[in-house]
Amino acid sequence: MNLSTDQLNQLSINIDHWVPGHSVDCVIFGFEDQKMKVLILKLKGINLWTLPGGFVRKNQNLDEAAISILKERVSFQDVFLNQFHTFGGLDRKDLDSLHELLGDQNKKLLAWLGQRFITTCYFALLNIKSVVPQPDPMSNQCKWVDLNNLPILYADHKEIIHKAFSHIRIQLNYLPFGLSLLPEFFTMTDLQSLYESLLIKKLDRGNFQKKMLKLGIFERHKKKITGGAHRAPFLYSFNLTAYNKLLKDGIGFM
Amino acid sequence: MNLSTDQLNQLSINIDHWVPGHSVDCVIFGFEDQKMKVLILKLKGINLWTLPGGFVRKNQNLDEAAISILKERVSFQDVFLNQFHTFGGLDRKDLDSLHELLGDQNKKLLAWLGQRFITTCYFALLNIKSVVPQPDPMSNQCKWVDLNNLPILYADHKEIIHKAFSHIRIQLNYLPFGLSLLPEFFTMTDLQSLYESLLIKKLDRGNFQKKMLKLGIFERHKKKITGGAHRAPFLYSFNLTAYNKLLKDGIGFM
DNA sequence: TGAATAGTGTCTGTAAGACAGTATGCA
DNA sequence: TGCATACTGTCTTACAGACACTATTCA
Repeated sequence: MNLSTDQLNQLSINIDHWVPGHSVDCVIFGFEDQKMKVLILKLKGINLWTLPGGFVRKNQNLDEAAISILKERVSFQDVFLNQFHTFGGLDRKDLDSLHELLGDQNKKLLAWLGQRFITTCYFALLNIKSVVPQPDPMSNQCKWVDLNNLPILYADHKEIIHKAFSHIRIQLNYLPFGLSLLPEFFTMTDLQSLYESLLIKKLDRGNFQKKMLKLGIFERHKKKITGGAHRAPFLYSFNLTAYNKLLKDGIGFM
Repeated sequence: MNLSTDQLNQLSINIDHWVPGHSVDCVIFGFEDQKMKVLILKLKGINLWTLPGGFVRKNQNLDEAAISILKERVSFQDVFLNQFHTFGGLDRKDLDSLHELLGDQNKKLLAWLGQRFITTCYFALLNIKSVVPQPDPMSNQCKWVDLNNLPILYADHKEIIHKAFSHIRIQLNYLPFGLSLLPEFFTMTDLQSLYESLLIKKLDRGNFQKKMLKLGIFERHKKKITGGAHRAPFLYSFNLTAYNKLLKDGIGFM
């Protein structure tokens, strides 16, 4: 048993306030070092990672449950959040890990957490630099990992992440991912890297810049002070009004 | 009470095999008379319509539950089926209608059906001509209605239908809706009407035909024998191999 | 023959993609 | 000065959209 007695008691009290059999998981995406990242938690004392997740209070709807999770892990600020899929397979649990985590004493809790769970999943897009992730009571680490280099994850959580990413790719033209994933000021090269990560292909630098600027959704600022031995790029930010207006009908990209 | 005693008894037995608090609803789309249609059921003795839906057996995953519903209502054949959203609001029930439908005698059944339900929704695309819809035990009619002319629907079912339609529109380029919604042989005008219904805008006839044919996913057959006082159009069918290959990366339409 | 719809072609403006040339910051 | 990256422009090809012309079918 890897949780403290206090933590176990707290959980036992809470389960009476939760809807049984239904959970919510969040795939929180960020963008750093030119790569897409996902936020995951490491279960206490077990070499197994999970998605940030939680349960649904009896007086709470699903969106509110997802928002709670975001609040607790990254103190929810400027986060784009969307439901994308509900997983309801019969095999989506790992009783051995639950035993290791909770011990064998608390039968009620074990039974509750070990029941069949249907989980509704959300994806979130946020700027890594603006948050400090916090582990939950069952975990002792909470960190960003490269989407293409995931560790071993609990039950079907890896599948959930991949499904989330494919949803993002299909909805690309309707999502404010530039705004959500990049810092306020960014270079065209930053934006191009982001597009390349999502589209999984290289784009022509010149044509990318031309096309983007023609959209009329950017504001150009002073040049970046670089440390690199090369010309300093301009910094840009989004013109929110123009951006949102364009997104409504979908931005036709690439 | 509008259900027979037999039907009530049958329901009471079944609820022990179902996952409590979770249902599955299907928005089944068809295309007829140049319009998008949705299949709905009329509750017995109440002037209220519902989506085809059902519950999840304890030994069944969500996809299987959706397939069961399709099997029972339209004997599932060549149906394209996709999960699109899970609705979990606190206000998604209508106790008055349940009382009217079930009577006040069977407390256990009333309590079960009146509990908070989270419902996972699927949309289906099928060719209206190839199915004969069947009502379920709680309904006495099952018919296609115009998407833009819906009657009064149970709880949030109207919202569910609109959400389904907006999902289809966003995923347009990745869905085999031409194949699923049209009969095997169709004219370019049929296909154009379908696109216009989904895009909610008129398209130029000449340009549409040019673009479609260039995709190389059609096979042209003999001319249609029309009754109309005009030139007879060609009939087309999809070349499945080419169509599926194109769909994988998304068909860039309009 | 005329009305209605089908099939195909033409023209123009714009966008995409390949790629070249110039600019700038720093070692 | 040379290197690395940024910025901008040119050229070609392809496609979208507007629209016109011809072809059928049947009343």
